[in-house]
Amino acid sequence: MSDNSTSPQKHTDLSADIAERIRQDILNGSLVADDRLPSESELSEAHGVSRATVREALKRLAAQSLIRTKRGATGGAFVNRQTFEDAYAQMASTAKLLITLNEVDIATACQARFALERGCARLAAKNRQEHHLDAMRHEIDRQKDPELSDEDFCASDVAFHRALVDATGNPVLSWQLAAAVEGIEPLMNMLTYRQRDRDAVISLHEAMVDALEARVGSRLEILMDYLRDQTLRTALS
Amino acid sequence: MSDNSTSPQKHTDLSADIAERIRQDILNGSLVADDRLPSESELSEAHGVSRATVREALKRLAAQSLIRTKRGATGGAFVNRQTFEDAYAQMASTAKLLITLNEVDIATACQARFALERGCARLAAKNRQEHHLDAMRHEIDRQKDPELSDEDFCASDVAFHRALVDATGNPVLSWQLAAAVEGIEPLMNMLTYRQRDRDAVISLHEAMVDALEARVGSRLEILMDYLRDQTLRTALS
DNA sequence: CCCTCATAAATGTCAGACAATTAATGAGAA
DNA sequence: TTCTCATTAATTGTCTGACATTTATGAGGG
Repeated sequence: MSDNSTSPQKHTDLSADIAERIRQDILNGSLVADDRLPSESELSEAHGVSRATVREALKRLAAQSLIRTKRGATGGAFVNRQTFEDAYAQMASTAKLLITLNEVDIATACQARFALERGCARLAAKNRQEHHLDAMRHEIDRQKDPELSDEDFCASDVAFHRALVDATGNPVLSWQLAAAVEGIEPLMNMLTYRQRDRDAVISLHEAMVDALEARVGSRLEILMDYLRDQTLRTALS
Repeated sequence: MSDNSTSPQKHTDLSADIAERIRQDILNGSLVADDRLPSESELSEAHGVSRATVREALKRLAAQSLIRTKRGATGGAFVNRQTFEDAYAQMASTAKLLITLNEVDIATACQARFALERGCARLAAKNRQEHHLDAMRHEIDRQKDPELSDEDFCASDVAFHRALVDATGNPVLSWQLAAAVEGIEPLMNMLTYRQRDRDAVISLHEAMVDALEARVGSRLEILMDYLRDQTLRTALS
């Protein structure tokens, strides 16, 4: 598995090559979480490149948070356990970057966000627990503060919806959706809510919590549609 | 040169530091797509570090496909235009990694996939075009081939659902969902479909295309629920 | 037993060199 | 003039060797 010349093309970017090899070892299970990679010197010898090149490869992996490094006697590069939190952060960052760099318009972003969230409605209604309701009601209370800045209002909105998604009890859903919502946040932050808009959002939020408490997923879906339309109206005004 | 030690903490990891600085320049708009960064030598002088360190920083950014490099006289590092394809690939990779490394069970993954997809149903019904239907019918034809391996059947299934999501006409939805579906593919690949299971899936697919053609989103949602249950039965058998 | 210090192993950083690639330049021939 | 082609300069890619820094471990003395 080591020196098979699987390189189809000529030598372009050795460090990328080596990073990819190690990456595959992690993906296919040869290296599992918290395993220690060989030292940089050993890797350089094993792959027949200089230590500088190995280091560049390792930095690539570190940038994807596939590995972490520790200095000192028992140091080295270790395979990271990919946590849901990590994946969430990484996805949110990608989403944010993509949306800011490509000038996605707010209507498209909104539509995507609410469409995804809508898919969670029934599952959330089925699996929600008390503490999810508590978290959402807490955010609603914050939103009622008229002194709240638009930005903080938006942040509270994100927290509200994150709690809703968490209520599905499905971690994959949680991180996928939470990342999407957070990625869209910069766009939402550009909105200016009039008090009337806020009141509309808040009363919808309250109705949503009630629907969730009563475990009526279909009603939750309808409320989400209202909320989407309300948000779009605010965005386009 | 400008090594005024105004840094609050000890710099552990200069290359990460510099990568972050450049990253911010890209995020806040000081550097826009296709801008050329200063040469490695200039960067090393500007930040008061060696060229090796600068290179490690650049590799980190390259690993996130924030920059690309070109050799030669007019070469250098250039800010990447973040395309939807890039983001999609990155997300799919993250999703795949997360799911394989954390041993997400197939039921959870399935549930997440269908929940997300369900959210697209109505939008897809509204915005679908003829070529989406064509693509989906083409995949259905493939799925009817009894010689098809389980793996190819699964790949065709992914293509079918990707076409469905594309039918929403919303690029953000497309890449979010396509990445999720592809991330879950390794798990789905472990399923073995009996012919009876395939027949059930195929007839559901046909009904879904019909519902999409007729633009009846609510029916599409119901069919998706059936498909989810069918898939879960296959998975647990 | 505890404290201190030397040692070793590993990553982090640096400086300088050379190789490879590529666009621009300029000289020479038609 | 215009085309061709070798030269040149700029830039990334790689290698080598060295030193700095961090950290666990163990030996020695109190």
